[in-house]
Amino acid sequence: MYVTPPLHLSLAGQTVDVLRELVLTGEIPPGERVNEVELAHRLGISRGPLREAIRHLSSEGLLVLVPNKGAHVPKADADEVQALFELRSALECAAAELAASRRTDADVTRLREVCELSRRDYQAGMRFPYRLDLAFHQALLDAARSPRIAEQVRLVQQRVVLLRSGLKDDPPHQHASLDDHDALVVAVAAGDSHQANRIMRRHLSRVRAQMLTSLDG
Amino acid sequence: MYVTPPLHLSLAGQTVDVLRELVLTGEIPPGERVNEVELAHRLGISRGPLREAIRHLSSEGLLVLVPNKGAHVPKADADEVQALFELRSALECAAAELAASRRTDADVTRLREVCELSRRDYQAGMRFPYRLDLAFHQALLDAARSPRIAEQVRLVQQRVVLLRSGLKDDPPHQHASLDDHDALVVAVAAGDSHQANRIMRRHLSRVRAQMLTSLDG
DNA sequence: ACACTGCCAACTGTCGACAGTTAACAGCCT
DNA sequence: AGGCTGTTAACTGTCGACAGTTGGCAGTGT
Repeated sequence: MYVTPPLHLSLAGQTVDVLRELVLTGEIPPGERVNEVELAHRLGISRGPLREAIRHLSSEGLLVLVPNKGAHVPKADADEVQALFELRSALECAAAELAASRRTDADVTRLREVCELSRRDYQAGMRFPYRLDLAFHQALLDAARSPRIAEQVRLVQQRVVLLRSGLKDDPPHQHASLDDHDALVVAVAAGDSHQANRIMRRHLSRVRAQMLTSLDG
Repeated sequence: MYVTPPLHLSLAGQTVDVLRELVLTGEIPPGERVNEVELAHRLGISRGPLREAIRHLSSEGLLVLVPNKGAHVPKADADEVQALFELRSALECAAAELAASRRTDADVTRLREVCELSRRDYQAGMRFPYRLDLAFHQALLDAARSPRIAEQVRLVQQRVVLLRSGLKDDPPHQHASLDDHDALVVAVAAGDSHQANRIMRRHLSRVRAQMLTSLDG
């Protein structure tokens, strides 16, 4: 008899999730400082677990610690976008390559499925295809079967979501992204790792450029 | 008038460094559990800062946290070596590529310098060229000018050092590595990013293979 | 002899309180 | 008035103590 063991039994663990959501949803906006006593009181916990959660999120890059001055949410910045996308490109291009050489039929089926859903949502005029975009990259990571790379990609994507939180969408850009995804599936299905790498690089370069322009505006 | 500000004023910050050294030098060997009260007492601090340090190192992958059972140093494992080197390769190949396209004359000079020192030490029969191996990869990272990638590479290299701590050296492998480094410098100096990427990939593949064989023995 | 049950010690998780630091304000001197 | 200085309030950093959980051991019953 199995009872699903709670993923986080500890208060600190739960607080990490709660605080992460507060940051990613913009409830604590970029630039804002985090007051430990106030937030701990608001969450109904003591400062200990909250501090651990804050430290954890700062190691994920969602918060910045300043000695004796606490934590704050980092602000978007062109240099940061550039540096972050260099990292993301390094990781996801490698993942695309591995996915092409390790994918199973089930992986390809899953990728096609996500692509189709994305396109349907896009044509139906959906405003937030982010979920499906993340789902696509997630499916690709699953196919790559490289746990440490997957772990890092998740962290980077989180930071991209944070940077993106203040920015607006760009429909033509979304259209191009859908095409990129389709092309990636073709390359992965064919087992062409070199091509998968190249397409991912182009895709991320496009996404980065779009982010940089909407950052200026 | 400037007084050098201490890099870590906080106890927790200092403890991170102390504990990291305890782990990397093998003073706390792989598999061993960390007792919070005992270690806190031994370091002359309370459990609070120590816990923060433990959490920090676990986010770097040097410790593993188990709920209600504390932290322990992870053990080497073939699957882990494989996964870690897939990550390392993704990062360092990208770094090599960026270095080739961004290097300055000063970068090339520095790389040649490190290579020469390494070869001299090797021919003199030095037993631990690790420092210089790390110095080479560091010099390459400097040339790449990608802060987020550099950050991640440092973390990965740390974990490699940990895995390596129980393993023995292999002189012929070291010789091959020196050749790889030289070849990398040539590619970087020529600005041939594609070639730099390929050589780094081959280099890391060789290092990985060597680690896997000395892991079996 | 074996399995089950209930205790017990050791440890981690959490809390509230104290100490130290920082930044802003008021007051004083020039 | 302007700038320096002492004071103070708000916050983070640290500590010791309590609560909850886990794993092992002894004891009991079959």
